[in-house]
Amino acid sequence: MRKPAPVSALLPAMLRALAPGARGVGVGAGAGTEAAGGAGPLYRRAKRALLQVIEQGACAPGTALPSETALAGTLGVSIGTLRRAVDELVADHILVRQQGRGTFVATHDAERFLFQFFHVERADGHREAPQVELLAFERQRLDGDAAEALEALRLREGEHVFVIQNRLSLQGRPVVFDRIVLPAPMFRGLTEKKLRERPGTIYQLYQSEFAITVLRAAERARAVPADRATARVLGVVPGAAVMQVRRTALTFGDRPVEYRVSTVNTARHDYVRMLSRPA
Amino acid sequence: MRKPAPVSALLPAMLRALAPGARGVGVGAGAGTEAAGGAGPLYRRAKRALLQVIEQGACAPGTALPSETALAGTLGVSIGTLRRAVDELVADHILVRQQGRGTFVATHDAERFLFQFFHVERADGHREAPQVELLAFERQRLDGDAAEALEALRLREGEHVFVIQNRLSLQGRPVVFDRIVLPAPMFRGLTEKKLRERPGTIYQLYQSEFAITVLRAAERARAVPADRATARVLGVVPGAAVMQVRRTALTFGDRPVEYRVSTVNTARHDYVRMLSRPA
DNA sequence: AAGTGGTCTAGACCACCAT
DNA sequence: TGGTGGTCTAGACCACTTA
Repeated sequence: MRKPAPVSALLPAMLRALAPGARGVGVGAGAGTEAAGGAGPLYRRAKRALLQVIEQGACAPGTALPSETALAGTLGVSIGTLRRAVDELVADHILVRQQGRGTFVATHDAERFLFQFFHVERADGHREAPQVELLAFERQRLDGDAAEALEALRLREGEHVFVIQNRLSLQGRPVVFDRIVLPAPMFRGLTEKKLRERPGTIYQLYQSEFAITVLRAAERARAVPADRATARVLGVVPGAAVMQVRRTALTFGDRPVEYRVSTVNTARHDYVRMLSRPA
Repeated sequence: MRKPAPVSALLPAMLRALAPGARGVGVGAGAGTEAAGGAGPLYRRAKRALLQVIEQGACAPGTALPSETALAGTLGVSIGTLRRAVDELVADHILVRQQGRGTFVATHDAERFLFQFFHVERADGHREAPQVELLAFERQRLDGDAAEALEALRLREGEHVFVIQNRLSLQGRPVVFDRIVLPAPMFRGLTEKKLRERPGTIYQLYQSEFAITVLRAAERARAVPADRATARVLGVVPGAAVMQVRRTALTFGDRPVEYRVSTVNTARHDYVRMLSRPA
């Protein structure tokens, strides 16, 4: 299903440099309590080392990591400890394990997009990938009006952003109107053409073109009457009750990378979330 | 912070009865592949054994479990394996570990209620425990009109349910109108008096009075115009855009225990969720 | 058959909490 | 001081994938 993918040759060297304490530090009688080298338990330091390598793009999404035995050796920790570090990265959706094949840096396939983040379902539970239509794309300066975007992206007034407007349809009916704000410096070289021609989801585009991985998001939702512009895009009467979801997407270190306002026509569809994890 | 809490004396015996395979079965050369006794890895069988004991109420919420060493001995597995089983139960919010004190069956404190499930925040991010007002309480038969509740609770038409209506206010302003449907047989003995006099959240009441633990919930949200009744309760004009959240709460084995329709006035407040877990 | 992740064990030591 | 959970190790074997 998935290409084996090559292993970066410099990765071991980078890891060795990040190794938690030049061998045998934090093990048994660690220096004092925890004021010594890094901080916290060994498996967490190992996790941080791996994270840094991944963040810095030393291994692109989809790439296979070295085997657990090799990683443990390079980092100077036991297999059990290394596995615990990887366990957490898997729980964070940053790595993916496949028995017999290896451990891979997670990618933004359509599945993940639909399930990890918000999704819109038909009232009867039917789920489907939306058809996307680019309505507008421009580069502009953030003005005071967009106070929300400004704060969410931690930008100052006047900084350059890309603004994208999309319409998402399910079974030919418009359901979601997305207005997306991206900090221009992080997405240098983004063009309308690239947006139109992207093969997968927009988060895959962020990842493949700009090495930006969206890890998590915070959302605030409210019900509002549709304004004229929204009503036109969604094909509802002005003033109709629609759902407005404001999302800030975050990458490594909780740095904000995208601010998005989604307006959803919930006449035939629901906005769905499962709380807490399944058994 | 928390009382030590006694340990049920019969617990070890119950566990021994559930022990995954009468000692030394699934270890090295297990009988065949997995068609033998239980199913799946040993730590999962250990987890199931613990779960059954907890479900059956052998140890009430807040109770301390026997020590990990003792549990491992009783179940006939190594400490590492036992710990892995407990790890998962902790991740599921069913157990809580406290270093130096012990492992406890989780309770529904106010914290958990506010954070694990939905929450409503003021637009500026301020969070606060709501003031609850009981508007109605009755026992009735489910009729065909309530098709949603019927399906969610997997009941047949004509079965008895309790219907509760609550109004939640923040800083004196009504914000949420809850209509709650409970299967009467599961909540035998529920009275208006108990509802009014409960000290904590309603989920704490379920737990303390009826031994029902809500583990997770599925939600579907939409924007709707407020009907007259809702408008009156929330103090908005009829037809105003409000958010309607339909939630099914589940307990062990994904058995539905509550169906709830929350209508939220999102004029001053947002409905908030963090997606994916924090770093 | 060789390599990878997945499970299980057994034991040592640490950090924390109660007494 | 003694008990609890938390971390770490080292090695054995299993299940799966690929060639």
